[in-house]
Amino acid sequence: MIDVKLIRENPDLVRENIRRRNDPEKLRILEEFIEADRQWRLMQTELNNLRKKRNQLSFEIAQRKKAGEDVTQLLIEAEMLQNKIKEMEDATEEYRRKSISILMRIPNLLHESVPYGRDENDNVEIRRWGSPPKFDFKPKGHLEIALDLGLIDEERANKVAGSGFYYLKEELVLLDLAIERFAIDFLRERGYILIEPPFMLRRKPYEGCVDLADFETVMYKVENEDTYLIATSEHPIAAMYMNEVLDEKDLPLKFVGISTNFRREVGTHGKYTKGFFRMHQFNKVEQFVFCLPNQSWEIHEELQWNCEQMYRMLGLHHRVVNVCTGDIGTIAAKKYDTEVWMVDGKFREIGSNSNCTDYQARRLNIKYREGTGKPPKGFVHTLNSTALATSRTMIAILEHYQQKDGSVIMPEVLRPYMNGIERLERKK
RNA sequence: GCCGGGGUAGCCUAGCGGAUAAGGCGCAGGCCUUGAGAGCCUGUGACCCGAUGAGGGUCGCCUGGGUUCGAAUCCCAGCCCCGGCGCCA
Repeated sequence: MIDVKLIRENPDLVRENIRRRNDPEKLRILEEFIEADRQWRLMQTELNNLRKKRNQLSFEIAQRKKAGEDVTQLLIEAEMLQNKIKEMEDATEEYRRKSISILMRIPNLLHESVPYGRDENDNVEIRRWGSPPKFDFKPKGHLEIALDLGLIDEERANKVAGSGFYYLKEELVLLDLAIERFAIDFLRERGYILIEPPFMLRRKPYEGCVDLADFETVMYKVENEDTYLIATSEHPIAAMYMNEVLDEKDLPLKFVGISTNFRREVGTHGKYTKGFFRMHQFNKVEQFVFCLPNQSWEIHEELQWNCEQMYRMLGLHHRVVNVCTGDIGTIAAKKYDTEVWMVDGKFREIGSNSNCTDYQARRLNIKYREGTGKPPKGFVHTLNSTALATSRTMIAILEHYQQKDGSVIMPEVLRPYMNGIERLERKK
């Protein structure tokens, strides 16, 4: 969430920033909040005054009782006052809840370098690497390739788990693991701390991590328990330091997280859903950073450069876009999407990299201090970025490296992680 | 899952129905000192009103309910931590 004080003290600045998102609904939410907040503060002041009276009265009752005086009249008065306070408390609490729930829906402030635009078509390409692979045959899509190689079983997965699931087999499983190991080693060499988080989270920490609308469309809830399957390791890693104050000397804290991710993918009709592109379950290596406010923009570029280097090492034709104001999500101040070339000639998102500034940290209440024993100075900044999502990376590898005979050559950097396998071939 | 013990400010600890949560450590400021240290003094959670002032007020003792004129303190439910028993890959 964004800083309430900023809205109170400088509403025009916030208004102007949100206007750039091309979303009148968000502006309306802001105005709604300003009014609810004004109302709440009035009620809060009145409530405080009533409570003050109660405290005075209580003190008086205690004094008179001690002195052995009759307090009947005062008790009647106190009861009436108490009823009034109860009413006022309920009303104030209702307003507080209301204004917080509105506040949570106000998006993060956008960085000035975010390009203005309406939707994904207005995202601005800032880099492109490589060139489309050339084939002297009609290239196949990844799903067909994997089926022909006998390395997946789609039908049986659908039978037992529904659509959006696959049994991966043999070398394809090794490839999945190899991609993870490659990314892990790459990032550990650069000082990132490897972490495997819990794959489930309670609702409270989860609310700190995501846009509330996501709960319905992406999260799987565990029945009869207050837990949700994680949609990405970003979430448990972000929540790890909930309600804590980090020491400045420990920052930046850089993590490489691995997890399986679970997504319901409700309402994705019309989106590209072929094969491994949009599954209910997939593995991903993630970069996550907690840092000081003045470090986050530099680190945002570092995270981006990390994944671009990996795609180069894998030899995958890709481009990077600066996601425009109309397409960026609620919590990011700036976002890069990396898009990889796919066999139908289109670039599709393979990973994204967001600087959430203090938006996520404020919700999760993660602060920093300047030294031991010193009071909290402010909220940390958080960044999350895909390192490699194995499913989409496998799509790209299968499609880039397919051969006329149906086999697929493995990128050299992955071979050490695959027992030296150089090529995926159909077995007899 | 069952039986004990516990959860108080950045940390450690007291209070266990009568306002303002005691003390220590750490941290910040001041006095003293050529400087540092020691010693002494003051401050050290969130929120609201107020002018980003002076000042005033409310809340805060794991979370949520309840009892009471009044709850850190009593009652109920839940979460977490530490022991012991059971079950288990």
